[in-house]
Amino acid sequence: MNNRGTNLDTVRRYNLSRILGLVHHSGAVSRSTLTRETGLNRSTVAALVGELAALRLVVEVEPAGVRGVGRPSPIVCPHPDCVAIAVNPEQDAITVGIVRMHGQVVSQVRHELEEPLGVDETVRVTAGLVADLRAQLPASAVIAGIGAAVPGLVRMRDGLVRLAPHLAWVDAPVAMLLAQATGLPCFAANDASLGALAEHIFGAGRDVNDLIYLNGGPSGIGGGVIANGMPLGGVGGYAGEFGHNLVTAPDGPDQPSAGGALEDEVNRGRLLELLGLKSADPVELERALLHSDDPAVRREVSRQLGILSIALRNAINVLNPELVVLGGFLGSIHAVDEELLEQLVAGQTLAASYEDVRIVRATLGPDLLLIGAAELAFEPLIADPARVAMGAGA
Amino acid sequence: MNNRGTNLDTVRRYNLSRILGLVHHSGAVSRSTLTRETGLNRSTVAALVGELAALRLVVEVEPAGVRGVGRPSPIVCPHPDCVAIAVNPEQDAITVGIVRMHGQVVSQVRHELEEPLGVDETVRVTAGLVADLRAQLPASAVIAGIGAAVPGLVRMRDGLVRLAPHLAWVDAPVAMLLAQATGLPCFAANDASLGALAEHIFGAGRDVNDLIYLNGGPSGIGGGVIANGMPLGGVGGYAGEFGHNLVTAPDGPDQPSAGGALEDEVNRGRLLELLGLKSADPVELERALLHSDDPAVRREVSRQLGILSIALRNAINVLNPELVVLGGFLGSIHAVDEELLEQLVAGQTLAASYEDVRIVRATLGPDLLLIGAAELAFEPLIADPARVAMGAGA
DNA sequence: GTAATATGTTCACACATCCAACAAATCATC
DNA sequence: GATGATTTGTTGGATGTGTGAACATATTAC
Repeated sequence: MNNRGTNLDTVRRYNLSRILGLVHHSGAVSRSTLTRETGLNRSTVAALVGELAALRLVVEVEPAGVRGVGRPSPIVCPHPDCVAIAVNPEQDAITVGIVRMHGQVVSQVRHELEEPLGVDETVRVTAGLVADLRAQLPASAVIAGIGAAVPGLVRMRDGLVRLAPHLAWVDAPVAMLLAQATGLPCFAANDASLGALAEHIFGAGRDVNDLIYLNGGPSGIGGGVIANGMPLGGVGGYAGEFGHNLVTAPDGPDQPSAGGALEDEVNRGRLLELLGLKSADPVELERALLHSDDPAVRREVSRQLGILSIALRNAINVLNPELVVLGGFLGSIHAVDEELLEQLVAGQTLAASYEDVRIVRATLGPDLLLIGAAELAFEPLIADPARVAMGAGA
Repeated sequence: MNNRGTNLDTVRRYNLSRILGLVHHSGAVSRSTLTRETGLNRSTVAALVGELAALRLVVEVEPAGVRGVGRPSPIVCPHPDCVAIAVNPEQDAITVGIVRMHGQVVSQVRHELEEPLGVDETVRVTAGLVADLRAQLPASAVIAGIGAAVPGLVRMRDGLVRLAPHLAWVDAPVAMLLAQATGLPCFAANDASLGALAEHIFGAGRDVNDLIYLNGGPSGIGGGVIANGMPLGGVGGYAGEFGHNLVTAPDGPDQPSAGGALEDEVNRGRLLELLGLKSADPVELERALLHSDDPAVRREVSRQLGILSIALRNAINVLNPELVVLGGFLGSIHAVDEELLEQLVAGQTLAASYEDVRIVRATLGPDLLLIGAAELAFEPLIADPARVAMGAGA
């Protein structure tokens, strides 16, 4: 039944979870800090940390730097052999990585593709890559599981990909197939939702409980929402599809109104075209944008920021976030003219909602999706360390 | 410190909370059902219910109806003397009510106004009404506190009304002033957000963890969101302001695109005008709408449903709710042509998001806001029955 | 009536956290 | 460089929670 936090056993599990969660979040915490943060007794923390160490989830190391009077407290770190495997199938490549707790990507392989693969082929290739990576791990390693960041609508409950247009997948049970192929617990979710989660835990949105993440990728605009400190998935887990929202700039002197989906109006292709670029490299695009003095380019950037501000207006009114995190080329066009977007948003949102919100760009860089995907696998482990680690070990 | 669910004391408090929460939600539960639902032991439930009864929060009554073999289990009900006071200041009246747990409005007074009052006057009048109502209560009554549903942007943290245009309030500390005037703990929130909460707990959204509530009132469109089974407030608590979203119908043969805020386009005034009505009575409006065969009225209803469908499209894409609840005149125009809205939304949202969502009208009727406001006061009591009830009693 | 069933009641028990006392390791001071 | 102050680790007993088995009780089924 649903006995959560009811009996003594559950208390212990919950406390284990809290401590492992703090270690995961901080990367390295002294036992005395854990005592302070959890409010638990010194002796209790010692026992719990001992149990986590016995499960090979954390290690205690001698305090290195000197930090004040009193007996030095041992530093608790994620166990280097406790990892998750992150998978990111894309149009042009499959990336698989090994990720430690605290979002540390230890190693990764990128398997380039001529053309997007079907689900079965993708699973076959991925399973091979996973096997290669597992061979590098010590036999005693604890593998929390596999998390997949998929560019499409993913039913989080069971990791069924309902629709991934750029992979041409429909109702593809990736999580189930991956689990069969590897024997590991598998989870899948939308890539942008996982980006939001990663930025929330380790990136620009640390300690922010209400944020919107918007990512501009080659194939469109994806997004994710963190509300009340938790990922907002919705019933199916499809939440965060900002790209398909209908937005229209209000009529202006030189900007006639035109309605369309956000990702049709705010679009990387239009920028590349005006810049005369063929490459899809995000770094190159940003450099070109920042250095261009072509008025047509500036005008297009302003137009796109204008449309984006409408989408943000609506999202901010509804969600009242503390932070908007922009990733991909949205971060780039924001960087071209930071003040413009601020002003546009300020002019449209309710004063009370606006005064709390900051707009920043994503900070996690290229590892973002692997970190987010790994989070999927770590989440159940952290929620109940003792139960999961028992079944997981290698 | 943040010791939540860590030690033994917290376990008991949490279990008390769960049981009181179930009683609040169900209205009347047998002890054996509580045992099943909580997963706790019979003896534990007996002890916990006994403690709640001693705090005068619940009463145990003899099982009336016969329900099967075995020894009958006592029925646990909310204590009739445990109440919250709900306040709803509006443009034309101040309503104050006494509400029991399980959303039972016991009594209410409506104080009509010539013109909207300022904050201080409102608090003075309200305090008087509260005093009158308290006089009707037995001396032993437990008053959880006062909850206020305010038509405006309310900072939930401290119950500061940032902006209530129709009351002409700016930065009005209602909760604080009411607390001073009555000596009771006071809370305030946006009216539509509380409507969403009430519909979630007791109305159309029972057992639905992800829903959107949209209310069409005389002064505009308000809304609220429940996500992950919790009210989505955002940082400040201003979330749910769907009314100010910019929406545009896509260009169509007979419907040229026009951008505007949702509440300007979908508007009760336009309907009243076409119907030739002056009254603002919701029941009368609905009857007129349903019986009118004026093509201009039908056209306007269709137009408003079209615009509403855009707003819903965007909201559904972002929030992937299980349910959309329509209150006020939005429920009325929906009732005129249920299929149209369904079709429009179906045509615009992603298939995966659409298949989970149902659109229904609100079910709680006129008591909605009082029930929602009372919830504000009950919430802390239910979260920690022992602590709050000790300090609250009269 | 008697058996079966489900639940209330009682009390010994298990066990997670707390607490107090002591030990250990660092810093500050003379 | 020794001493005291401070902080934290360690240990073993105290506290109080939920559990579970045995018994009592009230209803239904036959």
